[in-house]
Amino acid sequence: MLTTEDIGRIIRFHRKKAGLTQVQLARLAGVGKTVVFDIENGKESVRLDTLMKILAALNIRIELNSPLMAAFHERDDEKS
Amino acid sequence: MLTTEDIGRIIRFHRKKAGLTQVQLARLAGVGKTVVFDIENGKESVRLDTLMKILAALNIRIELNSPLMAAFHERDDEKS
DNA sequence: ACGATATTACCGCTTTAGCAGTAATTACAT
DNA sequence: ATGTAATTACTGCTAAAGCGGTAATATCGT
Repeated sequence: MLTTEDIGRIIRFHRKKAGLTQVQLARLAGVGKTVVFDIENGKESVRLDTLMKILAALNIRIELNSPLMAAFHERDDEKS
Repeated sequence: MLTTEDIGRIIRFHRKKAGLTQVQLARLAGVGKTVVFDIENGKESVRLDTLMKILAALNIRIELNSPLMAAFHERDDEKS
């Protein structure tokens, strides 16, 4: 299971690889510096849109997975 | 890119497959019924922990992916 | 069509996330 | 060791997330 601490570590890793400080990343993502710090430290009660802005700024994509996801995507195919 | 609307659709699909109503899922996940409705309808400003409780209740796992994730996991290996 | 169940909408209320500003602490160069 | 930049910590404030309760729609089986 992916925890918020894992998410924080992943974001910090990507930020450093990108050569950004927390403040720079915050500006880039359009969020406050406080929440960048919070997320990197595994805060659970952050807002989803805030997290997604940061992930997008670092080119990290979210994926959901389960045994039912195949069936879900087949359902998408019907629409096309 | 995975949007919050996608997340909502995925959750609704899993909930129905599990034979649960929104209220039942809410109780199961330990959250309010309102937020289950909100998330299924793509609300962006939900809290991450709330979303994760619902995902856990439905056995859906979150994954983050990027070109740098391989390098990140190699870093984990050093610890073991 | 009817009744039962589920979903959606709206309501106050309480809690708190996010913010900028600032200060303190830590890390990292030279 | 000293100075510079980065991280962490704290604060007061505003906006809003989440909550249960209730009511209005919508959905579905029979």
